[in-house]
Amino acid sequence: MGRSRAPGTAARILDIAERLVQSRGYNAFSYADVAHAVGIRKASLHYHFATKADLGQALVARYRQAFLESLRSIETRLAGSQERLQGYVALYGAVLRKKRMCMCGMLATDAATLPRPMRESVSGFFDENVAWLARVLEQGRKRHELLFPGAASERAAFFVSTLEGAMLVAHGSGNHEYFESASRQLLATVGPGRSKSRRYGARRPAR
Amino acid sequence: MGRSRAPGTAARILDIAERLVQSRGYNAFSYADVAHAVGIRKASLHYHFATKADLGQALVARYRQAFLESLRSIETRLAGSQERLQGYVALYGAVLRKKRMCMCGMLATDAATLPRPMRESVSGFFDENVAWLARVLEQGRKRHELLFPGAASERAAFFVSTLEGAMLVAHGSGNHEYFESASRQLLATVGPGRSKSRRYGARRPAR
DNA sequence: GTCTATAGGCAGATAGAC
DNA sequence: GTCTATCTGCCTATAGAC
Repeated sequence: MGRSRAPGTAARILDIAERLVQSRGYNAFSYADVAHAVGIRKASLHYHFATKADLGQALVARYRQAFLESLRSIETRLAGSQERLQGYVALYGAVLRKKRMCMCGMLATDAATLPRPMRESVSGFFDENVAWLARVLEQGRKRHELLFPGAASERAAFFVSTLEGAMLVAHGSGNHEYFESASRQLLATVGPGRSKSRRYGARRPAR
Repeated sequence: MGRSRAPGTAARILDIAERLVQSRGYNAFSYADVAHAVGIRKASLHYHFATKADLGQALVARYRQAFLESLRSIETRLAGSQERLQGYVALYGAVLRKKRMCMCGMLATDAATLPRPMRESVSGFFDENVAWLARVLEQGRKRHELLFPGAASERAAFFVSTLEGAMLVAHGSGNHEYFESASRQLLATVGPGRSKSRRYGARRPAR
């Protein structure tokens, strides 16, 4: 596979650059920033990633792959449809808690200035997420663990939109309550609920 | 008021810069870009806006004010709660159709690199939107034109999150269907609906 | 693989003439 | 108000020594 040994300089570069992209955006980080944080010189970065565009592509490709692995992990660890959706939402929450945005949400605003392969990877990320969610949603509905009208793929796109947006607003305003609140309401839209009232606002104290 | 005369150079600068920020982001536009589009030299821009931060602040202040005026216009033109919410959604749709993002959604991703006054204006924008929506939602519920559980302010934040996110994903992927679909489903969450099915997927052919 | 040195360009900003 | 000229600094990227 060609992936082994210690932390590996290339991987450390990707880790640092990932953090910078997710917190500042693609156009607001430089090779100088990365080099400083990694502890090598700017020029050495070019040995690992010839151009910034190459680094960017590697970044989003790795992110996409890691996210897919997280989705598989959710299906392995959690059997219930509600739990799987909660796990999905928690993925976003964990990113936000690190004071980061979803990398592809970040790159979505930078789309007009991105090299085409990166733009296509960003689209691919969203579509993959929708596809995974649509499967979970459809299966949940069949099993009567979830209840919602319309196509599962539409509801899946709704999930992605709401979570990306809640993260965006929470990140931009510094008010994470935007995210917590939106997550709860979002999950309530597919709950096999008593239809009205209840369901979110749950929030039992962790004991 | 100090505002009169023809198009005014300052206003033209703001128009150009606004378009650039909404399509490329704060860190991806330069005084050179603006100067070229306006038809004057870079140095002349500094006469109107001493620094890029000054220009940025003016940009978001004006955007915020214009948006508030649009909200007031909706209340003047439309009496029904459903119609007002549809009008609100249409505001976002119109921006997206111009291949732009909401300015404050754009700036939300750039937050970490923004001068503090700009960041605070971005927060203020979101909060203003939530406040306006909460009023419309609460009034609609009282009048039985809308039906939804929980606090109106929570549902208002949910609206903002979903619309910003749908716009973000649609912009980043070039697939506007993300936005159309999310809008329909969002409005359906407050419809005094027959509870299940129906309501979105409406889309009667324009005749 | 990492370094020093440097190229070439663009960024935001200023001085001063007109 | 707008111009030319210029400054300083950072950007991405390359050459070539170690």
